[in-house]
Amino acid sequence: MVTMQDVAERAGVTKQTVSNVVTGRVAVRPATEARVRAAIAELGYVPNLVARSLATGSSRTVGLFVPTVSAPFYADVVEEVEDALEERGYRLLLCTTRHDGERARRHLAALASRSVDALLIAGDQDLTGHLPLLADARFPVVLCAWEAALPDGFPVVTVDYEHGGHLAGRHLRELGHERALVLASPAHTVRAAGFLRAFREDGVELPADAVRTAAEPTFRGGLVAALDALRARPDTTALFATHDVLAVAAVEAARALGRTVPDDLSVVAHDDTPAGLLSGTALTSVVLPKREMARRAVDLALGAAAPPGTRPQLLLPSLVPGASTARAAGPSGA
Amino acid sequence: MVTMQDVAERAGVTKQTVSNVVTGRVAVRPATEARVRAAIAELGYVPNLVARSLATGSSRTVGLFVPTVSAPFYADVVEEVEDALEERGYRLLLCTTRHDGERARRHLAALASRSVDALLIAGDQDLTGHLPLLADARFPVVLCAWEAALPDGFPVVTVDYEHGGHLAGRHLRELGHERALVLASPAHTVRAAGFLRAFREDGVELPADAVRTAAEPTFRGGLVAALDALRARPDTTALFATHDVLAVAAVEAARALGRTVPDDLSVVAHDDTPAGLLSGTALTSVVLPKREMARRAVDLALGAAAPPGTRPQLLLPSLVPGASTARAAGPSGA
DNA sequence: CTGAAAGCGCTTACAG
DNA sequence: CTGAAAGCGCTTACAG
Repeated sequence: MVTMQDVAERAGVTKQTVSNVVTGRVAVRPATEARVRAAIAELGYVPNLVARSLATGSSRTVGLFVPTVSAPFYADVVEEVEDALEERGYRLLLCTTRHDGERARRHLAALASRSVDALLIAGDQDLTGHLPLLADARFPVVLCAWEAALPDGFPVVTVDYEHGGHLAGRHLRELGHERALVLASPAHTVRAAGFLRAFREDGVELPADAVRTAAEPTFRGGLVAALDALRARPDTTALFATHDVLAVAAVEAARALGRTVPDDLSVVAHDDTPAGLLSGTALTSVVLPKREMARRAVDLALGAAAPPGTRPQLLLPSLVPGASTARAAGPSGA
Repeated sequence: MVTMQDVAERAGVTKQTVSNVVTGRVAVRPATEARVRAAIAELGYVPNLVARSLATGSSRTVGLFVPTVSAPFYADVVEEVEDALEERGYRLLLCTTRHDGERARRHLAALASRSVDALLIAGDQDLTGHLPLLADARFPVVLCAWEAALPDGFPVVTVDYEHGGHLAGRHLRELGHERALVLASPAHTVRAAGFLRAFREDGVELPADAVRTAAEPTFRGGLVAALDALRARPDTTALFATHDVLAVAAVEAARALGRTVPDDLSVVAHDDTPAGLLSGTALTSVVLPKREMARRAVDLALGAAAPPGTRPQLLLPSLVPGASTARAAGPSGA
């Protein structure tokens, strides 16, 4: 492997001068610089980042924890984070936790050796118990896409999930719906609460069992829960699915019961990534600002942003209308 | 930050001895080891991997290129590779190319600095043109999930895609199907060829236009192509989709045309990851040994496996029967 | 089994 | 603007 020393000898200077040319930190006389650059090209020199890391203390690498990469939401988050990092000249060390706290802990230990300049953690399910371990990490830790209780002591940039649910509820209220269901994942209580609030603010108090929790956040789990719910309350005209997969399941359930979306049932999805990909109808959906979230989290982690403070950054989701919602048919009770 | 030197002073030994304890490379007297371990615990020492990398020349990190992480197939590949790496104590540096050769080239340059012990490249679309750049990489490069022409000079562990197509064809032939279509992605010519061969071997020559290429490998692209194909050849009784999303689209197209799967149309998918996730019916599918592929690729890359040789390793896919295929109705032409 | 020395390839002040 | 020196934190032979 050709080193800085080799280049220096070739160019008739000190390796120090080569360093100055490569880093651009100190100005070098044009003639010297030209000689150095020529030598670099001739020798095919490429700097050793490991050596640089040891000297500077920065590896230009950032770790990212996500529960999985198989869920469309997290797949998008990973790519957004990667983009944000690349723009800043950083590389991405990916760790999936697979909803396994122990696995997360192991990953953490592996990163503890300062081989990373910062750590981003997306999704709250698995790490919450291990957060104290992060307190004495030797690099900044930033949390994002955090729906559960926001922990103290860490910078957080996440989405106002309550607001997202509220948007879904308001949309359906504006279309005149009164009998609505929420098809929820166990972890999505905040979104569901926002939805209920929209109805309540409007004078419509949905019954406690309007929120149906799928046993598991899969298509099958959603299908079972949706069939169940729609059979138990056949007069339901609208449904809010807190998760993309659940929304697809809800549409399928309606279909299986002979109902048409949106004519007989309006469906609002939450961050409906695969809808455009895997379903015929574009779903009306709450959309999360994933790119913005990734960018802010990266800026925060790399110290390019304003000092953390303790206040979490809450980004606002928006509602994107699709073909899965329509005005409620006829007056209530008809 | 506490260093090996700090531990050494605390334990009353040389940092050399601490190193011996930490790496376990050289035996240390039990009493000494105990003192060292105690000092490590008291000080909370954790070795600096960057320094170790510089000294040893190994960063215990492997790069992985995939086109995207949003496609279920590659999401699975990423997680399988991550698992294989973790078992061997390596970390994963993820680079998505997004079907962009230029982006791939930039990533490559960023890794050229020996900060990685090996590079795995999954998926062939984007890198093919830049493969020569890899020839003088200073780390082993292993290709996997490579369907296009296998390049010389690189170890490859991939799947016998032709065999996968053949399995799909044989399955449908055994069910008595004679009029079949292939719904293909542009890049999936090998799978399609295997399918045609199965019919041909059986004396059934499918017409040239039996292979319909979707304009884009998305749900919408598949839907358009499938509707088109099924309208043009209404007597079709079976369909092989070379891509998971296309299979879901084909089912949807059949439905839209008033046909039932599998009664009026048998559908075989290829590596149907999201079927269980996002569709009601479990699709009959060619399944790829992703885990095995990941493991072999990692072993090869890390030199834990037999020397590369030039012969590509071809793993065999299998056919997993689901609910989307059935015996062809009546005699041919009925 | 333990210690003194050199080295991995770079950067960072600090003189000239 | 350029060069000599020290140091980043570890490992690797090599003596004792």
